[in-house]
Amino acid sequence: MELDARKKRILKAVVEDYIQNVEPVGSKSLAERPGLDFSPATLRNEMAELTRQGYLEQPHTSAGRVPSPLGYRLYVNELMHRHQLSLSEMESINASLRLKMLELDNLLAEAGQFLASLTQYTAYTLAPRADTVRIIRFDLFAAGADAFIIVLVTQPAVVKNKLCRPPFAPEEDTLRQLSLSLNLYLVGLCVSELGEAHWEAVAARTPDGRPYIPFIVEFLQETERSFDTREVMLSGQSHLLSHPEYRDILKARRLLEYLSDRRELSKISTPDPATPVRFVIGPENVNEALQDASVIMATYHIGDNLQGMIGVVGPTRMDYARLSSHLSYFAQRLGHYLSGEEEEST
Amino acid sequence: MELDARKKRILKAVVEDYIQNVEPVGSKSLAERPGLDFSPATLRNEMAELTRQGYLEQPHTSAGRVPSPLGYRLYVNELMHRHQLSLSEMESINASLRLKMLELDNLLAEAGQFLASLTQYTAYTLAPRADTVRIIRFDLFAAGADAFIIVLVTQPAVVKNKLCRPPFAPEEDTLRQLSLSLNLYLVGLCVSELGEAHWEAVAARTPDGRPYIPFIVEFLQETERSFDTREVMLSGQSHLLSHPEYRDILKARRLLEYLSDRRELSKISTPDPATPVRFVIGPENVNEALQDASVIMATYHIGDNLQGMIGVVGPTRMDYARLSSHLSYFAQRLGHYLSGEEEEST
DNA sequence: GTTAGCACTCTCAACTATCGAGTGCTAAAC
DNA sequence: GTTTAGCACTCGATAGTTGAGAGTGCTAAC
Repeated sequence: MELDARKKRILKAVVEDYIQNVEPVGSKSLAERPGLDFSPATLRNEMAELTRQGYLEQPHTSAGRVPSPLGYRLYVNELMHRHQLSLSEMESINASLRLKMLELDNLLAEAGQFLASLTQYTAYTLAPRADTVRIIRFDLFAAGADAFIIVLVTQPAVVKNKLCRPPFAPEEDTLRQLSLSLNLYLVGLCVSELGEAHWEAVAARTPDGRPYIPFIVEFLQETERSFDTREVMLSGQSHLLSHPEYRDILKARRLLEYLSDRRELSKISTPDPATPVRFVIGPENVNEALQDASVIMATYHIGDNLQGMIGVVGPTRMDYARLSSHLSYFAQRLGHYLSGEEEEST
Repeated sequence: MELDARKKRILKAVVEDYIQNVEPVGSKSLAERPGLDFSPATLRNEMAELTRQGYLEQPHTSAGRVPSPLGYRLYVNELMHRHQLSLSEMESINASLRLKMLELDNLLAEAGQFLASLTQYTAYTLAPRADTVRIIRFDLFAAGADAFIIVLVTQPAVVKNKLCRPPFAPEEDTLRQLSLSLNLYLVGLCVSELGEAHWEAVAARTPDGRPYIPFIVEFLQETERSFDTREVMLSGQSHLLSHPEYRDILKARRLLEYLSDRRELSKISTPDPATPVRFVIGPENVNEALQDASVIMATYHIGDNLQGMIGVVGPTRMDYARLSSHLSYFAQRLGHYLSGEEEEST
């Protein structure tokens, strides 16, 4: 059942009024909005209709109306028009990214913090998934008498490392040889593709290196695991408490607890090249802790086939229009910088 | 003015009762505590005295007593006896550390999370200060056609890296030569000791490498800066909300906001080898946001002269006895693992 | 020195009354 | 036929009242 143009205008006004004032909006105050030249009575009739159709809700009989999740959904799909970022906003986003180290972990952590302070919402960032991460280079060397360090460079620019303490004394020479073999046989492969055959090949070329291999295998496994969980960064938790809907401590705590489990966040964020900005509104979330929260997320691209995500979390009543613009621009710029593309004028 | 033994016993009982029940403790309920065989009236007299001396406070005339900051201070200094960690607690601390990568950043982040879940308080970790960090090894190599990567290993086991995009095409050969020179001249030095002379020596030995040097200098500067701020990790923010004293959202938010500024945390945490566990109680904190919060922190040691910190933050009413044991054991084990010492029986 | 008794204080929770914003419906106006 | 004014009604929020209970300090007895 399609809504006529006037109903849509009214719904839009209700959503935007509620987003701003956080109080159920009544017919009278709505009538005072510029651009809505109807009497309160007319608005009452229309709002009653919208309530019957499920786009609005009434906290109780004699209160104003509040958008329902369905109402928000219609709003983000059809009604809202993109907020235009100001030049200074764009400039500050660019500046926040430009000066950072280009290492992925750090950049994502700092990008998350910046995103949180930009939007004044709780924000998170998700590194690209591991199964598309390619090995670019290995480096092994001794560190002290009884340890050696593995450094692994992957595409995109991620460097992982580990200090290993084998039960034997590492030999500089062997490590150098082993590095060569690893680079020879493994560069260009995805971590997930590696199998027994690869290790056999490495060991065949560098027999002395055999005892080191278990450490390297374990390191790669850790690396892969870490992409599932550790690479989620959460920032701006305190912003959550600034929303009146989280005056109820218990609700706030439950949500914060949920968010602090990085696995959960990574579960709900699957990059999708087709929809650059995705909205998940209230009960559309499967998880209980998110029932009355909304998540807005955007996919960023590194190169052609690597995708990560950034997002913000807040109450169902979020400033969808502003946030979606912020997120999509931020994601786009983040992708550019991570891909190492040259700066262009925007 | 010294307190007599009985007053001390009563103060100790009040503190411990209040820590447990979070409600002003009255003479009657105190008299029911085993080990305190006085009538309520006697206790009333003593408590009135303690109040006059500033160790207890009264929220209002007809309520029980609450320890004052001074009372807590006396408690942690003299009265509390260390909580004895159970074997299973020690074992779980060891297990949480044993399986992790030995890279400092990751380990500290995960240690913080574990500490938060162990203590059920908001926890933070601080990496050792940069001015005592020594260069162990440099590694430079090309990444793609227009970029190169710097990897820096320091003592203790920290590996930093950066992807640089110079305005010229990096040459494998030059990078290899430059690596050699850097290792030759800079290994063993502290980052803060480096000066113009060192770079001149490097450039003299590797003239082709000269254009790369500004990138390396900048990288080292970033590294040093990052030790001041980025290396503070905060975890378990949601635990803060579980304390009844933060039912007031505004208070909770202010504290969380304060804590999310990593510079602030690093400012209040100066390692001190002399006092393994330090307590900062309520108004002893200079910062306003911490006026009614307490911080317990412990110093961990890497090798002989490197110190970092771990800590927990909560309301003035904290379980000081339990937390101080947890923190001191945790700090001790963390130091061991980071120093790469062999496991010993404890 | 310790304890029982007692009048007093002050918070908290429950209850009540009142207020007002907002509604839906009906009938008049456009 | 659509829009608007009028009106009785609903129901949450707010403020004021009251009683119960916990805890106190003081005094007098043990």
